Amino acid sequence: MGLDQNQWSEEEHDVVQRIRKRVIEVVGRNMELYGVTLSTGHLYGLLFFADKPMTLDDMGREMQMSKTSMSTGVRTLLDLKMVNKVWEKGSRKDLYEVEYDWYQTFTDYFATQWRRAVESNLQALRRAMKEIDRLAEQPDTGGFVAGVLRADREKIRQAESYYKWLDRLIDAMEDGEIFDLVPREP
Amino acid sequence: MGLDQNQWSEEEHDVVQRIRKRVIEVVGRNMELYGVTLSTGHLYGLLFFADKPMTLDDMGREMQMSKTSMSTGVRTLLDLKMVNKVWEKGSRKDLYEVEYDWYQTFTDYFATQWRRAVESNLQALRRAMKEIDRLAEQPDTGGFVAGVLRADREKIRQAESYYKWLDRLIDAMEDGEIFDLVPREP
DNA sequence: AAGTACGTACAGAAAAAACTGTACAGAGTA
DNA sequence: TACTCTGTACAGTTTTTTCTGTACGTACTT
Repeated sequence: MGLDQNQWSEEEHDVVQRIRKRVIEVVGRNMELYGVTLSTGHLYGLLFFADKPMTLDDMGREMQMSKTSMSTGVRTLLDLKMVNKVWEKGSRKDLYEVEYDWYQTFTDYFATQWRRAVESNLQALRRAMKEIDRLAEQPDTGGFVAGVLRADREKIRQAESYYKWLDRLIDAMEDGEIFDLVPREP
Repeated sequence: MGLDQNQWSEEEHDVVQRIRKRVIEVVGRNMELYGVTLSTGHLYGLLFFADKPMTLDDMGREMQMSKTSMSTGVRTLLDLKMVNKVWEKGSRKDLYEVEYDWYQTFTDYFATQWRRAVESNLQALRRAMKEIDRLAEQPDTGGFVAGVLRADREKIRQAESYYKWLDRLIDAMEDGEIFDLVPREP
């Protein structure tokens, strides 16, 4: 893992790698919950255990994959704020390391991904609500249609209520209030 | 939408469908956050606005897709507890409707999917921790390796701490305590 | 300014996933 | 028991996604 100096034997290296590998495997697999590829998950795991920030070439070598793939993988992880670009004088290459604060990672994920979804959904629901109201107010709307509209309206109202709640939950994640509600230490 | 009686005109039907369609579109798209396909998301949206529980054939007709796809789609949604099987005497076909309580849907999702991930990760981390400890205790472990092990150990410790917190957050979701912390009504 | 090294855009290949049609097991009906 | 109908397993096809190699723009070095 970038430690080619003979500071530890091949055997020692292998043993440590084996231990790491199993964790990487599991963590990588479960990262599909964050909507990332299995291989991007692996990349994350690799970076997690890296002894120091890695370059794209390092990653490519370790993962036995093309640098192009590393580039896109890293970008995905950067977007999710799971990985940070690191500056180090002397190296012209870009260096990356994982964000080790997983609390932060988790809350950031919500703040970005879920917020986006909530907002677009809320917008769609509100728009629909308006249209329904406009339709319902038209004098030539039959009684049956009125019933259908009432039903749709109620469904949308409930959904809106839920999204507003979710929005507040995301607020709590974003500003860290969640850690008052559910403390880091029990 | 299963309303082939002439209780409303073609035109009325179309107008309502257009409004619904836009919501379905958006909701379906954002359901990728739950790890479901776009088309499964659409299916969910369809069921959301359905005036009554639907059969697989109904869905296939509306979605213009094979019954097989509906079957797998519904099963996915059932697994996520986003859809419920409904019993209705007289009909030999299975009937499905969405779970309209979206608060429930959200918390259930966490309770099942995220819990699974947390548990498998915690297990892997603990196993790794044990192996590291065993290795570190061996007398022939060099100083350099000891340092590497110490670093890995610390990383794992932090990760464990995070997962334990997440586990408690999931607890709060599961038993509804989250609604005390972040109330449904502000 | 010329040369070198880095990251990524892009097009094509490989792999994975979604979707379909057929076939069939099992439950309900007569 | 024989018959009908429903949901799904499975194999094959289509579509989508992932991955790779090449080519190139940019930035740094000399």
